[in-house]
Amino acid sequence: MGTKERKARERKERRRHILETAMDLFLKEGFEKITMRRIAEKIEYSPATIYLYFKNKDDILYALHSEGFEELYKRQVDVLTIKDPLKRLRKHGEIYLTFALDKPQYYDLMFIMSSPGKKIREEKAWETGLRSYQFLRKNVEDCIKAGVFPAADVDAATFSLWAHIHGIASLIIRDRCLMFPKEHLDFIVRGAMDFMLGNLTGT
Amino acid sequence: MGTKERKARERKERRRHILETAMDLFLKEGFEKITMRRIAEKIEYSPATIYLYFKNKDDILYALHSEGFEELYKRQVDVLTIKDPLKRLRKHGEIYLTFALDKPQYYDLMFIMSSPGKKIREEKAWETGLRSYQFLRKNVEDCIKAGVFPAADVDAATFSLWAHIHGIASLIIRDRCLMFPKEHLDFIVRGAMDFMLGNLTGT
Amino acid sequence: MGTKERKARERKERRRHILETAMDLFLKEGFEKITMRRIAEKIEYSPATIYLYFKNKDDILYALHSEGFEELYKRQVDVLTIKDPLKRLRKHGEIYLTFALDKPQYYDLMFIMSSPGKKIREEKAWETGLRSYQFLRKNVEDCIKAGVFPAADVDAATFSLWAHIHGIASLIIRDRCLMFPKEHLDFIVRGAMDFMLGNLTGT
Amino acid sequence: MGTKERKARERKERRRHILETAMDLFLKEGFEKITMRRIAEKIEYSPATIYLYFKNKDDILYALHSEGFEELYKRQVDVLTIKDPLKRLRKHGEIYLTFALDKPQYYDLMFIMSSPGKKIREEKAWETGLRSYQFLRKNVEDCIKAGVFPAADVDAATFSLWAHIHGIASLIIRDRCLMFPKEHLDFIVRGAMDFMLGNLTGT
DNA sequence: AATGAATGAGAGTTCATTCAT
DNA sequence: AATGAATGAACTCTCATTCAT
Repeated sequence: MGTKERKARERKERRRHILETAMDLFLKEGFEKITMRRIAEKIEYSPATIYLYFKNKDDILYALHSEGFEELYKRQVDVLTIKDPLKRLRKHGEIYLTFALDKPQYYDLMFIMSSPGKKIREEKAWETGLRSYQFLRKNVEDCIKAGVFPAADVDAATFSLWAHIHGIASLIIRDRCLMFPKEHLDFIVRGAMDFMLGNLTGT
Repeated sequence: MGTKERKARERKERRRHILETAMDLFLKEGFEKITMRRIAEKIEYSPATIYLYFKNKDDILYALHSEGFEELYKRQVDVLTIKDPLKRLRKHGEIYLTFALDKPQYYDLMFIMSSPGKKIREEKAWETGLRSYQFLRKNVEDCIKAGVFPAADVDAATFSLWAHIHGIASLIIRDRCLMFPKEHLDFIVRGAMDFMLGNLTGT
Repeated sequence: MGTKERKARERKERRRHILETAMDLFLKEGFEKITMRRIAEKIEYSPATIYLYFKNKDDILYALHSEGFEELYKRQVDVLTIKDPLKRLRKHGEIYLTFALDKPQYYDLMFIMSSPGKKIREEKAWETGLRSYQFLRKNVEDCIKAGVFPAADVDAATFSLWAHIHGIASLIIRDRCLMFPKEHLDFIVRGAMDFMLGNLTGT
Repeated sequence: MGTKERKARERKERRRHILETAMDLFLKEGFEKITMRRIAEKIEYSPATIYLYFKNKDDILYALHSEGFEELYKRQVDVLTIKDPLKRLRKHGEIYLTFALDKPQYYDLMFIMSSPGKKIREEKAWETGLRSYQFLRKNVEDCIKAGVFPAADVDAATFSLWAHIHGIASLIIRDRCLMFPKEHLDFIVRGAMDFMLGNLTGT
């Protein structure tokens, strides 16, 4: 009769609602402000209710964490439409940075925050992360094979490129670029990306 | 009569003592272990006493923050013995990374942590930071002048180099490189630094 | 039509099922692990369902309490096969102690625990208990009549014997004998029982 | 000037106050009602304040526990004025039972309650208990040496006597004697003690 | 007959901070 | 100059229970 389905759907919606509220809190007030009480208040539930949808706080964090990696990977994959490996790599970087600046809370949780919660630390937390890494690595490999980079250890190169963009993203997200006026920052960031790839290709 | 001076001096000494204790705690046990009570215990004062020397916790954090930048700058300056700008830049990178991995808590506080305490956020917090940035920028400028870099916007280049190393440091400090075995990581990091700079020399 | 009867029977069966699950939990994990939620989980019902069969938690505890007395009495009755009153009394003691150490949770609930739940406190809770007491009392009476004990008030004697064994059982169950190594304890317990009866009979 | 001493004394008084409040709560409302919050309320302090006097809840329990044993031992020692070992033993029993019924909460904590709090479980918790046990054991030994008991293992005899009185005390304290009217109970208890010891003298 | 959803009350504990002395 | 005493506000989490469906 569909009432089962409806209930299940509603349940999922509430779960989402909690998750979104948590993320919102996180975004607006910072990590240490995500508390079960606060989430409950915002959502106008009692704290106990949240435990009907998540085992504990860790669980919420873990869910957000996973969502982030899912979203990032989904965006990464789009890059495959580009055949030329170097252009693909450039696009790759843009997509990564866009994600980071678009969803800074997610990015923070995924790549900056001192892994909050055991679950993220212990479980297959980076299986998802690795998938993204491998995907980038493959792109770098293609570049090397195509001879657009000087021969280099694939992992070193991949790490270097990742670190570069991560550096940019995390300096911005964690407010270490406030000395640059907004528009100048955009220019600098773009320039930095060109600088990196330009050097590599010798252009 | 000098008693005024003596008193002032003693006061400073006690302030230092508190700060050093806080730092020690910070370095040995991490950021979230710095609590007023804990500092007080270690120093064998009462918690209330600390407030005679520091307005609040923020104030202590801010002092630590400044110390960090002092230390970093002191290390950076050593680089000046090297005349060749590119070699100097390379050394610069090494020194920066060494500092970061040597004193990860400081580095964390200075460059990663969500600026803890209003004071750091609001005040002339980055004047000290800027000094370090300018120092690096000068080095980059020298390189460009010497023609070892392709012409590039100085700020973009500086930022790029900084971001690259910061990316490496922060990924390591915040445990996002656990998938690489320790020795492999060392190799990769070195590789990444060569990857970035190596190409600049055309070698 | 019998459907009424069938329904009633099914209801009883479900009640039993709940009770058995609660008992199981109780026996395997101890008193404080009996929570409505946990019972519900094990039985694969919802917590709310349990309230269709039991008014509240008290009610369940009370039922367990009664079961315990049922079981104890059943064991006591076995003693009747022994004709000699003193030997019967000795056996009685053994049976009681065996029950206590065999099913410590039951024993605890029945004789040690601060009567959990009003119902046990208020209702005819000890009617069942009294039956066991009377049964022992009868045995003691037979001993006195047979002259194997010095004449004594029957109730005082019964209470004395009961208290003696209860003391042994409860000291063990509540971990007040940990200073004796396991084997030594066995020896001491046996010795204590002999000491009691030996004194009485002057042997 | 004595202000130090005054402060120290006041501190001790407050500690005592907390302890007494806890015990009172325990006495009047049962063990599970001793909560930090409730103690705080009753004493008109904030919960946090209690932590200035006790490390945690365990600590309070442990303090009460120790006090109980101190008090019991103090009472036991009084028995030494009696030279005749059997009479001394009899007195010993009376003193023990009086303590138990006089301070049922303490007795409960010491000998009945499922050892609450790790500290009691782990630490030298029964060193104090053992002292009392040894003291009784010595009395029993004297009796055996004096030939007033049939030869028996000292530990078995000691345990038997202890268990007997503990049985009486704990059945009363935990409300398992409600079926006897108050006065009758007194009579029975006295009778039970005579029953146990009376026979030893052969009278 | 069964349950999904929700909750109020409460647990122990820790923190930065204040203030009278 | 120093501190003993105190606290309000948080924190995460669990429980027995109710009620509309």
